[in-house]
Amino acid sequence: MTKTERTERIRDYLRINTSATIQELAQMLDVSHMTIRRDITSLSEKGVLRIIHGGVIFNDDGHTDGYRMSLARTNMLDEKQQIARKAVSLIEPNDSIIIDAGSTGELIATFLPQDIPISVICYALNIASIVAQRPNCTLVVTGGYYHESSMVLESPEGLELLKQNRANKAFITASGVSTSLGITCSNFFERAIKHAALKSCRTSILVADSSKFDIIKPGHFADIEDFDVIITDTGISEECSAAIRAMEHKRLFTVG
Amino acid sequence: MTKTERTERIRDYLRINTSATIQELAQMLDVSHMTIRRDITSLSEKGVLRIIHGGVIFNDDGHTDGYRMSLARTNMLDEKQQIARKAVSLIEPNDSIIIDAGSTGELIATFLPQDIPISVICYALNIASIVAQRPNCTLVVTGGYYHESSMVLESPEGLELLKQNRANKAFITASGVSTSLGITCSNFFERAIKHAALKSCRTSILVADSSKFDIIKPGHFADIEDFDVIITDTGISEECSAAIRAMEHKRLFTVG
DNA sequence: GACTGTATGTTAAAAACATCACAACTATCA
DNA sequence: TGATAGTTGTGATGTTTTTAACATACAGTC
Repeated sequence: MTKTERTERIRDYLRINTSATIQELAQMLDVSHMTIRRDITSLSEKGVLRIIHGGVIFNDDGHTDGYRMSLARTNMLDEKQQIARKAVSLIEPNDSIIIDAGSTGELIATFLPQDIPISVICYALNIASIVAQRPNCTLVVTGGYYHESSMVLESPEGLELLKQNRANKAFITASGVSTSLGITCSNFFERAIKHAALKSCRTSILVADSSKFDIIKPGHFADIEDFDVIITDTGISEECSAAIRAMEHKRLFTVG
Repeated sequence: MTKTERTERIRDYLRINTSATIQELAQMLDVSHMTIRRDITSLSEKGVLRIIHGGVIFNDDGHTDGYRMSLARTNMLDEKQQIARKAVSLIEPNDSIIIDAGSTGELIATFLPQDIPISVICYALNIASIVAQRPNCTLVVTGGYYHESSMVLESPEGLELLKQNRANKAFITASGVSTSLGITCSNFFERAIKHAALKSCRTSILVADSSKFDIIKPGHFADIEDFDVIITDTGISEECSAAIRAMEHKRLFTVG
C-alpha cells in the first residue's frame, strides 16, 4: 500500500469519525505506528488534520471554506463575538429570525439561545449546519448554487422562498457601512438576497464590527435609515456614532 | 468562576473549534488541569463531548441528528460503505450527479472522487455540508423547510429548482425495495423529491443495502424498471437477484 | 467555633505516547 | 549485480498525560 493510498484512507476515516488515535489507524492500515506518524505529520503540514497527543483531529477548516472566510473568522473575533452575543440577547421566544451570511452571522447562529423555541431562515450553508443542530428550532434554508467564498446558496427559487417567508427580526451583516453612501456588500448576488431579507422582516438589525465602518463596497443594498437597530463595537468613530444617534427611531448598541 | 460558567465557555469554545486540548482549555479559563479534567468528565457523561487522549472532541451527534439518522448510520455500515464505494466508482469527469438523502447518500458524498471536476445536486443538509468541502465541485442545494429526521430540505421552490436542473447520474436511496410493489420511502415529501430527481437524470442508480429488500414502506416513488443500475450487497435473496437479472437493460452490482 | 460537603489545587508515580537513530527492506536504474 | 534513494519497522530513551491520593479553601449547618 502506497503512501497516497494510506493518506486517502486516513482522510476517509476522518471524514466519518472526525478523529482517530494512532493505534486505530495503524491497526486499520496494518502498518506500524511510525508509518502512521509520518503520514499524519505530512497531512498536518497540509492542514488536513491536527495532531494531538495520542491521535489526530480532522480539520474541516483546511478545505471547507474559501480562504477569505477563514480570514474573516479570525479578524476582529473578539468584537464579533460580543456583537453576536448582544444580537442573540434580542431574541425572544417564538421569534422568527433571518440570519445573514458571514462570520458574524455564524457566531449569531452559534450563540442562539438553546432553551426557547424559534424559527430561523438562512441561506448560508455553514449557518444552516449550525442551526440544524439546535433543538427547539424550525429551520428554513433557501437553496441554490453554492458560492464557496461566502458559503451562500443562491438561486431565483431560493430568493422566491426568502420573499415568501416572514420574520420579525433579521440580523444583516455588511462588508461596508458608510453614513453617506449606505450599506454595501461585495457580491452582486448577495445584494438581492440581503435586500429580500430586509423586505421580509419587521425589525431589521445591522450587525457590523467597527472595521466595516467608513468602508465602501460595490454592492449597495440599503441605507442606515433602513435599519431599526445597529449593533457594533466601540471602535467606530465619533462622527459615525453621532450621525447615527442623530437619526430618529433608531437604536445603536456599541459593545466592547 | 463557577463550574457552570466554565462548562458554558468550554461548550462555546468547542462550538467554534470542534476540538481542544486540555492545556488550551486550562489556559483559556485559567484553572488547573485537574479542574478542566473534572469539568470535561462531567460533560462527557452528558454526551456533550468525547474525551480522547490529550483533549476533547465536540460531540455534534448528541444534539444534531434525529435518533433515526444516527441509528441508520451504524446499521449495515460495512455494506453501505462498499455500496457507496462502488457507486462513486461510476462517476466520470465532468459528471453532473444527484445525491439522494440518507446514510448511504452521505457515504457517497464522503467518498466522492477528489481529483476530477463534478457537479452535485442535493437536498439534504448533511450531504450539502460534506460536498461543500470538496474542491473541484460545483454544488447546488435545493432549499426549503428542514426535516430533522432525514435532514432533507423541502419546499415547492426547492422542488422547482430540482426539476430545472439536469444530471447524467442520480444516486437514489430507498427505504423499501420490492420486486412486486416497487421502490418506496417513508415520508410523503420525500416521494416528490425522489420522483423529481429520477425525472431529471439520464442514468438512474438505485443504492440500497440488502436490508431494504422485501420491505414495503408507504410512499411509492418508482419501480425497479425505472432504474438503470442497482447497487446492493450480496445479502439479497436469490429470487430478488434472479428477478432483477431477468429484466432487460439493467445492471445489477452486488458488493461484499 | 467545629463539622461537613463541595470545589479546586498540588504532587508524585504509573501509564501512555512521542521521538530518535539505526537496521531492514523495496524499487529503480545503470 | 550493486549502488542509491526512499520507505518502513524496531527498540531504547525522553516526554506528556493520566490517575489517584492528599492538601487547601470556602460556604452552609449544627
